[in-house]
Amino acid sequence: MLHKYNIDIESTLNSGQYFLWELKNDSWYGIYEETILKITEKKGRYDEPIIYEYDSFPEEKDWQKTVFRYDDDYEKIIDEIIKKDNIIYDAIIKHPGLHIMRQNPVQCTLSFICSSNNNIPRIRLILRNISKKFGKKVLWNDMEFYTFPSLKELCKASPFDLQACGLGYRTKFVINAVRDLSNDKINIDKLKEKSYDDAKREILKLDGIGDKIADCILLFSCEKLEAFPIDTWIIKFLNERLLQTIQTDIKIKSKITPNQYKKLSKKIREHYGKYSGYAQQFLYYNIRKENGRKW
DNA sequence: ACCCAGGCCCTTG
DNA sequence: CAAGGGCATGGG
Repeated sequence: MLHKYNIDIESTLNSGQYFLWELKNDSWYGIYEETILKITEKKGRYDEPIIYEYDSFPEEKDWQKTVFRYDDDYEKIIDEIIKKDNIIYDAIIKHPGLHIMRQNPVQCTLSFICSSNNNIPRIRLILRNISKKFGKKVLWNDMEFYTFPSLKELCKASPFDLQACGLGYRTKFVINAVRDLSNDKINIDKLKEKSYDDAKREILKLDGIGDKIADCILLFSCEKLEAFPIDTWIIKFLNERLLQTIQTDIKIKSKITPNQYKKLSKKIREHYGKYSGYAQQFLYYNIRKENGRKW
């Protein structure tokens, strides 16, 4: 059941980690920077495991191994975190096959800058608008797609045109991030070689990025599987159930200060271990499901 | 019309 | 340190 290739596409693509995916004509299409990814379910016999067909434009052989992190030892990771407590046990049992995805670091960074104080459908909308306005049009399978713009393309974007994508007050965050990423004030591709703490210190220098968004970027695009993003849903859940489980005397309200974030993050990462990020994704997905959230 | 959203920044106490 | 207000925008 928990074999790594037995992936649950629905929960994986649709769990608030990677926003540029959409279902068209029974196939999922995703944008990975300049590449269009395609996933189609192959109908087998009812008792056979679901098989997916992977394609892309331009053609990238076996892209799914990279994007779905098939290089991780999924079974071992699940085995390790599932034993930590009965809350994570339930979360994993309910949604086996949920994977962390590996994203392009620039796309991921800009995506999560758009995520602050925002809802998921609107994050998608903004990113699609940005792609349409600044990316390249691609015709494939008689459909139109837009690539996610490169830093070079985004350097030419005016504040006015970005604002028109629906970014609101985040417009200046994007402008400043594009500037700092392209003149190498932050070399985002080097973050994966640094430790979690060093990489986090670096990414926090970007305007509009605090603890939570930094952890998302590190987890989803910089190989930091120990990163455990603490968002409003996780905080609610910490108060209701998780705080007693991880046995801490830290007291929190509905919002937490940077200092509290740091303490909580450390405590949680000690509890779930070096694959805390996987644990977070299972917990997050479950909390939202239990609350009947649409994506 | 209203409330809210995978937060962050800035100012005060 | 913690607490609180402001923020642009459109989905529900």
